[in-house]
Amino acid sequence: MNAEIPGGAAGAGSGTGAPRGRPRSVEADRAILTATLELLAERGLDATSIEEVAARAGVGKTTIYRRWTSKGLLALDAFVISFREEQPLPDTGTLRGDLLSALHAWVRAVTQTAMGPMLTGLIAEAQHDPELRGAWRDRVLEPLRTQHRVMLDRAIARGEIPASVDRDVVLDLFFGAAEHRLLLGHLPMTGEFIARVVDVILAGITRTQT
Amino acid sequence: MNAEIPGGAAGAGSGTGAPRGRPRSVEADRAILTATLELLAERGLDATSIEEVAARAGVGKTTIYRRWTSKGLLALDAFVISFREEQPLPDTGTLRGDLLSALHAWVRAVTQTAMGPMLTGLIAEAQHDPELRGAWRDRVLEPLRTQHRVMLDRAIARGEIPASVDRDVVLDLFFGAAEHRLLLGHLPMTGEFIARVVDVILAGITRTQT
DNA sequence: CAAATACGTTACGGATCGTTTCGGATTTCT
DNA sequence: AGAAATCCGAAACGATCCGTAACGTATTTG
Repeated sequence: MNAEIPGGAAGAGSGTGAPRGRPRSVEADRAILTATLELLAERGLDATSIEEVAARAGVGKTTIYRRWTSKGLLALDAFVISFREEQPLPDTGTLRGDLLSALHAWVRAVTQTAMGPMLTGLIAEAQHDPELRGAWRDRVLEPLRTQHRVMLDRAIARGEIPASVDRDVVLDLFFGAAEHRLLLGHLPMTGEFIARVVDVILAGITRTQT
Repeated sequence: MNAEIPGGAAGAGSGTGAPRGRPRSVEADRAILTATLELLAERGLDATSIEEVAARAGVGKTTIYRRWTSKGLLALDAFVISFREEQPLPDTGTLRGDLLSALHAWVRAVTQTAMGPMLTGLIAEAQHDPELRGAWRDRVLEPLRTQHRVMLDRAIARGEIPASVDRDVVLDLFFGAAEHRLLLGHLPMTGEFIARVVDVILAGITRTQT
């Protein structure tokens, strides 16, 4: 979540156990995130206004602004909830198997669910909202990269690829190619595309690397 | 340009030589594009309004709307003029040299000039403007890809890489990795990054490919 | 009960959108 | 010369959404 620190008292830091006045409505949180998710799926981030979210959630605008400072951060919260669980860490025993499985899962998520438009909408919004850009890195990109680094490290431990591999570059190639096609839509993300991306990268790093 | 077809008569198709009424002011075109370029460099696409462009160019809003249907298409015209000439087709004699040179030119353009924010702003805008998305593909992406395909074809002709290489996938890896870092800013685009991207891709396709 | 905080409603001023209307300028066609 | 077509800049329009503020009410702690 992205809850603001309330006015005077707050959360865990203070010695006093409970904050002072009326607590935030948990149900409002839920209603807002549900409405956001619905509207994002229906019309996309750009075409969704805070006013609409408030109306559909049955809450006042104030209640939203009290919790989130921007539309993008609200959408990010709604997105992360759905996205996290769709990107498991594969463990097939070979790097090729892991990479294929991971890329398949990503492509499936962005092409067969509402995740695709949500993802592109958030990346677009992040281009003119530095705070969202940072939050995207912290809450989506880095967790995913960390997960995939594990796959590479296991491959190094198995001796499949040399330890000298620049894992960051590999991750950029891996996600970059797919994201590129998603954002610009010049070519479809077929199974063949997935296989060839993995093939080229694998062939590129299983040889001796500087 | 993106000029609309005027009301009744028009351009080259008609047998009649000249269109009927007062011709479009060439100076207005120039002033609008110059003002757009300035504002894009100063504040970015998102923070620039058509009204501002009109004010700075010293023309009426009508005059802009008569020529361009959206802010994005106007910005694209301004962008393309500057971008095209910064991306020459290298010919160093080796694929490695060509790829390094091309990626260096791209990175230089987006990190050392106003092209970077313009590019990210346009890609962002294209996420919720299908017409701009198509125009971006036609006027920026495909010309660049075509240019780079030449480099790959020359390498095939020289026998550096097999003819079976999936050139589209190579291009997606090549641009995707760089665009990924540009859009999310998680890591800098150093010379080392450039070199390693080219190394991995080259090593990945100089081997025998399916 | 008092203090503090959250709630939903309503209203506000401001920005920008894309369109329309206006009087005037410029060009071609008859 | 005059009519018709098109463009020009200026101004105004209704609409949407922004983010904030006021209000009276609800809920919780002390």
